[in-house]
Amino acid sequence: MMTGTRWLDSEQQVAWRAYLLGTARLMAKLDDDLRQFGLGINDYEILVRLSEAPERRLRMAELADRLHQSRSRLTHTVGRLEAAELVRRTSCKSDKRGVWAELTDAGFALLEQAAPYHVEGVRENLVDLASPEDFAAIGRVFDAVSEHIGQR
Amino acid sequence: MMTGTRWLDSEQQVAWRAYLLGTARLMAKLDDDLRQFGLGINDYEILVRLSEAPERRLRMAELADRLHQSRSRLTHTVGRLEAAELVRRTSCKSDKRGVWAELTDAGFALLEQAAPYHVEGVRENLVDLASPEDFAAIGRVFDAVSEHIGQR
DNA sequence: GTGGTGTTGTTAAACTTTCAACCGATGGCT
DNA sequence: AGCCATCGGTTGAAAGTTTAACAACACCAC
Repeated sequence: MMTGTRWLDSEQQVAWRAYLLGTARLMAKLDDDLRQFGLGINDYEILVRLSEAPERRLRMAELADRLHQSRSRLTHTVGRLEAAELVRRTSCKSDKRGVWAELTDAGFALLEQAAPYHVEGVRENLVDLASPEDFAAIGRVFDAVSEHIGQR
Repeated sequence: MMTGTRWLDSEQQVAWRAYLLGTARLMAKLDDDLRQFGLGINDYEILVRLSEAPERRLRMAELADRLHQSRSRLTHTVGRLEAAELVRRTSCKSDKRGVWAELTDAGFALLEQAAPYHVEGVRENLVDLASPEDFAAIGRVFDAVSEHIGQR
């Protein structure tokens, strides 16, 4: 680490920065677009994960892991979503420490409204800007990144 | 928008989520690695931009734009960096509204310490995990994203 | 069963970011 | 000159996130 740092060459440098800036702009844009539904991209992802789960519910820890968030952050966020009646919390019978976060009907309905709009945004601002090969490359690389870094 | 949403096909879906999760993990990791220097990745990027600028200084607005941050956020962050004596603020002679953010010697020294470590992290957790072609693809795509979304 | 150890989820407090209002400086425009 | 829309930056409060500590429970060994 000390001797002979392998700096990025200038192409890599440029690509790295493009990624940083592009990601920042993309997330800001998607967030912005969702705000008309009273959601942030983070809230949205939570609702999506719940909507896909059996019985539309997940344990808090499981949800936190899938989103790579701290349990604490999730507790706060779900608290807000619960106040907005988009999510309901119920305690888990089989493990009394556990808590289910469950999508309400209102939550599902809102998601149905927001999803087409959001997906269109993802297409317009990312997917459709990339060739299929390039987009596949992104999938490959970030899969490897996740794999490499591992859980938490 | 209303009729016939063009949903992502399942490959695209997988790639999109890999990107979301991978990015979350990558940023968390890089952030973590920098914490030993008392910096977050955001602070680090600020110091880098300043270090590259002529006379190691930039106007606040210019810096904010390059990092895609709000001016307000930058004001707060630079305030903290200034308290840590890594950055100095001086008012701009030619435009009295303006403020220069300037890297101090201590800031530069800290950056020199942190940079090799950080770059190694970027390599290990991203660059070296991708083939050169795939990494170039990332650059291309996010360039297009930035371009498409445009400034702020 | 008892005791130790780890897990789940929440909480309070500290910290960071966002939001909206603001102020002085600037640059037209008439 | 005077007006005024805009720019550059800051401010303080509100909103959101992190950190560390904690209570309740689960699990395993004994």
